[in-house]
Amino acid sequence: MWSNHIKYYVAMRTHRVVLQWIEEQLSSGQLRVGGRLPAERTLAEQLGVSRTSVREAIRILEALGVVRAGVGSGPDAGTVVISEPTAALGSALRLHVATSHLPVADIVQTRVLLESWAAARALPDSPALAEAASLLEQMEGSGDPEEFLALDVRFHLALADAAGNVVVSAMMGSLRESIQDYAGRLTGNLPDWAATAARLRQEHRGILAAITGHDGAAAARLVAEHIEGYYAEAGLGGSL
Amino acid sequence: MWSNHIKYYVAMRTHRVVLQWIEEQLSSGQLRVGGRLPAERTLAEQLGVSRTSVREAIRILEALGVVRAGVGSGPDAGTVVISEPTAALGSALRLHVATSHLPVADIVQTRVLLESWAAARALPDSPALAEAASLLEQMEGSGDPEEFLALDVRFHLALADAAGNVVVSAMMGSLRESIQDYAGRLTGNLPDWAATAARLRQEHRGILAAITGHDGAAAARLVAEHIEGYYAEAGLGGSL
DNA sequence: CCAGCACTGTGGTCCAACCACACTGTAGGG
DNA sequence: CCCTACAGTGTGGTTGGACCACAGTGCTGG
Repeated sequence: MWSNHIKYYVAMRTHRVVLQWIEEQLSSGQLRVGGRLPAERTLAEQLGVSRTSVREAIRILEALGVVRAGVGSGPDAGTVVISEPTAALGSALRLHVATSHLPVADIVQTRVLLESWAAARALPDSPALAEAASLLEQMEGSGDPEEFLALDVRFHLALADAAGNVVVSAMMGSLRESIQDYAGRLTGNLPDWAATAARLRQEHRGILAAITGHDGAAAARLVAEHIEGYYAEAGLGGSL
Repeated sequence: MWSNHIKYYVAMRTHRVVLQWIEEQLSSGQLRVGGRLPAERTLAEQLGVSRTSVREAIRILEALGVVRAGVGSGPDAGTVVISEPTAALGSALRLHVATSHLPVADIVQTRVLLESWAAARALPDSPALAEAASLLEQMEGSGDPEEFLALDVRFHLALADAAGNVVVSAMMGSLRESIQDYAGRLTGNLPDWAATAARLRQEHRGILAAITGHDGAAAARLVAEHIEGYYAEAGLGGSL
């Protein structure tokens, strides 16, 4: 056991020490969202490691959406604790898609799963639905595919938020983000963008109506058809 | 637009250059899982950045489960491309749980959602189910809570794998990993571990039987009850 | 024949210095 | 008296160089 104990420390790369310290500060509540980490140089001295190692740890936390580093002085400066799981999960998924080890079809399928659930569980009086309705109006006058898709993303995220499960919302957002480029390229496959956009708008209204009408089952079905229909039309078809 | 163009490059921290280069190599297929990155010093020279920046990028990719760095020589040395999304998502979720921005109740609820779906969709002739059955046998003779829980994790992961959606499997695993410590602490709340373990074993057998008996709906229901029942008994109760 | 050792190339760590940035306080002119 | 301009200070960002531990490779001497 002694050797294990030693090995435990020996095997731990230096930046892990920093990560562990910060995670413990977070768990114990000494460090909260909005709080600031000690300055890199200070932290390095406190933990008895080099600034390089501190920076590597901070880079990791930044990639995981846990902190944000800002130069200069003032309120936006320094390394401050944030909480943006979506960005972290999104870039991780995107990279793994790039390695061809996460099929796009599986991502779409998972998205259907999460969104159907969210639609079925959405609270009809959630403020997120008001935002969704507002986004629908903006989409009415949007002819540019890029702008339309951006609004579409926010609409679907609003629906997910209406279910009140932040984990589902975060995963939904990250799935969407990871295939955003992919979805954008798909618009080129569409024979008639204006017609497709019109159909999507109509389906959006139907989904929202089902939710506000307390018909969760119908909302879930409509969402699933909505997503699968789009990808089928745009060319992912066979692999669904 | 000129200023935007400039700003684009100016605002990009150096390690981002490296990340972008590597991601492009992955997307274009020049770098595949199992392949090796150029040595840090070489890459630094190629991209015209310092080795420090290269290392920061590699640290991020390591945290995201995209690469693994090994010292020394030989096949296990160097920085090699892997694909372990589960580890990445798991640590990200764990950290965000630590910041109290991801409620454990939401994680459990999401886990129920994903596992129910997987149980309903599991292919009865999947090899993963054979492993699940083998794990069940090992759990029969396991009296130690820690060992039991470790096998339990693998059992549930095997069930998820049987559905054939790697994204769902990865998310399942990461959810489980993010609350592993939490679940371990919960065993202390149980009045009678032996009785609980016996019940869990029985429920596991029921779930597996439902899947192999082509009754996906029943399997999904049993899984949901299984998970929710455990957390309810162990003390998360009210928040579910 | 092979045991042992020097060599080589890998990541791991640290240090010292410099830069860009953004706010703060002060000194100077109006 | 105000307010402009500037030096000061503390933050992260980046670099080059140095040294270490590690694990194969290949030579060298017994």
